[in-house]
Amino acid sequence: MKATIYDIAREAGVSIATVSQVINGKGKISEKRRAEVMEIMERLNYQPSAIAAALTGKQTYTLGLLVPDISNPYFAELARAVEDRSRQLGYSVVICSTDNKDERVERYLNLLQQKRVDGMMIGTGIDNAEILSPLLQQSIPVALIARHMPSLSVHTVAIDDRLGGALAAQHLLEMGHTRIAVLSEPFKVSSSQERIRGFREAVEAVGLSLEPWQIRESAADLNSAKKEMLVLLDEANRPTGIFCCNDMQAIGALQAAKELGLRVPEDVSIIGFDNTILASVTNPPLTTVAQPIEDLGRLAVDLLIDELKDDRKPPQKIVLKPELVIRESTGVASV
Amino acid sequence: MKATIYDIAREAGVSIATVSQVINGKGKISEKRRAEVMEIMERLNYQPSAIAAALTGKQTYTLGLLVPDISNPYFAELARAVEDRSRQLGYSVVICSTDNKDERVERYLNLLQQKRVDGMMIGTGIDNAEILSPLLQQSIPVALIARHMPSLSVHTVAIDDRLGGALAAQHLLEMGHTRIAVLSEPFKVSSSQERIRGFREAVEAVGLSLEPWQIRESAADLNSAKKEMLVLLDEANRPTGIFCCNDMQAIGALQAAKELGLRVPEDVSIIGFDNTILASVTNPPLTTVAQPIEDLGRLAVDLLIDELKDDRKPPQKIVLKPELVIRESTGVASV
DNA sequence: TTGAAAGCGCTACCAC
DNA sequence: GTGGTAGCGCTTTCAA
Repeated sequence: MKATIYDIAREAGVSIATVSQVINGKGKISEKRRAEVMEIMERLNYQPSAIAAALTGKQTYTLGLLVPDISNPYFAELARAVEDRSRQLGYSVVICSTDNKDERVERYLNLLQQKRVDGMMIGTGIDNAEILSPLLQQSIPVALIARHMPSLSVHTVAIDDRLGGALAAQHLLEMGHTRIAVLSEPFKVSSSQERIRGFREAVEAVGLSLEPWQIRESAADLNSAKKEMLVLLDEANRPTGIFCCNDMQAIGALQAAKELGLRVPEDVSIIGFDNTILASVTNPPLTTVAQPIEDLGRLAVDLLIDELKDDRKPPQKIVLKPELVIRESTGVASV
Repeated sequence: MKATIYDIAREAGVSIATVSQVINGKGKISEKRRAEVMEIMERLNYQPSAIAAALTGKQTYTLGLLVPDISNPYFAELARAVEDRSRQLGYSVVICSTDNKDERVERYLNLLQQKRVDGMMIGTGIDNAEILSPLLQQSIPVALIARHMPSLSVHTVAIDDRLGGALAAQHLLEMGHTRIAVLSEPFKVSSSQERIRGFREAVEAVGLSLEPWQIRESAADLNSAKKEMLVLLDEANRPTGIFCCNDMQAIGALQAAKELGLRVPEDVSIIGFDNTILASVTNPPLTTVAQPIEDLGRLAVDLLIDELKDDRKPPQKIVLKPELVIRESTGVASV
């Protein structure tokens, strides 16, 4: 059986209170006793039960992270940032892939509550904001990452998606593109909405317009994007400049173009979003709008932990700036 | 404050024992009572404390997953497979990125023990096998993923790395390459050792040899690989066929070749390992040895859970077969 | 069918 | 300095 605090106490001939003190470095224990007890814990390979400690009022030192899909490089990179910061601060993180399904989000949320995590970070889309309110009522710290839920009063760390969309548009416009289109993530994703809004504003600012057919909705994955892209590029009057709402979709676009015998960027320019590792390894390397992923993750953790130690701070909204990274998937408009 | 089982009991006018029964669907409770209690739990948004339940002997329904770096697509894909299977079986998973540092592994191992996870999956290299033995003594279920620790008696699900190396070599040889080289992960990584062994055997089988200079050690990341590769390709008598121990390294190799003005595969053929998402988006798409990542993750979870319910099963060793996936980064030897 | 009560391993408060 | 002890929220006999 696993050693308990009682085993240590008995072996050391002291009370469990004393053992508890040395574990937590609290109270006044003579150096001699402390050393003795430590030695015994070492020898018995004693691992104090965080479970029991948590029941007594301590934190669980565990955080939850909800993302659509941890195997997507963007979220994997985000998870790494979150994990790193959490580790530095003494927390572990439970990963939850939701596939953007509310039902899954809800189940995970309940699960994490039952496990009494100290806080949750949400980097996944949620259709019905209502499913978050139980958390807030229970005043469980929540931080949204790269998502917005204006109706809710929660911590948020996000990027300026609108600016990101504008950067993409300006770049395409500068390269002389006038027949442009957008490959969007599902419209319910607020960040995509904003990106498109910024994109549209920049486009309209130069007197062009963005008709409904120029905005195609697609799932966030490569294959869905490729499929939609094949349709988009098959138009008689096909666009020469395409803005994709994430890098994975941009790759789908790249592949679709290739499949149709179109050259990138000579025949069609493609610009992505996120600047994940993927963007630097594609053929050609992807021009993309870079998110400060590491900052996003780190700040989300910080917001959570801050709230944990210093209750009643009003929810913070942090907005970071995206940056355009020009590589080789965009070029001067050909026609 | 959060509702407890007492709150529910009081509200329903029953004992906590009864509430416990309905939560767990155990014992005999009249349909009427059960419905009443359920209704109240619902209304109070009661979330039973898994912490408290675990203290009473139940499992924590949490597993630990140690990998070198969750932001590496290979491990991200593995994590997804692990998470999916875990969810299906009612478990959550805590992600731990170790950067292949023993010190970090050890700290995480202790941490996970303190949190009383039900089992751990280890997909990270460990220099000193000894740091695992405390776990085994405490008979905590452990499963190694794509790693071997022959000295330890633990569950293992891995691929036949030797065969993988051989497949790579045979492919290069068939394309007529004779000046070949290997870009290895740190030699301490057992899977790389095996891959190289298989590679060497296949090479020697046709009367060629593999000298020390033809095997370059590098960290597993892109930039380290690129740096080593620049050296390797700068030799007067540079190799025309290169086997990299993972896709990320192969991409580093690709970039190095590009930087030196070498064409792939005309001037140099490059073959990777893993078949992550990266392999399909590079320029050119990567020929690589594919691992059945999803099976690896799923089976690791299954082994753990099996042991959990049916103690004393002897440690299983599952070995899956890799497969060569030919894309466009390899071609006929030019010289 | 339901309830009383004994823990699970630990923390924290209060005596000594 | 150190120890006794009352919980924390739940599960699980054992009685009723």
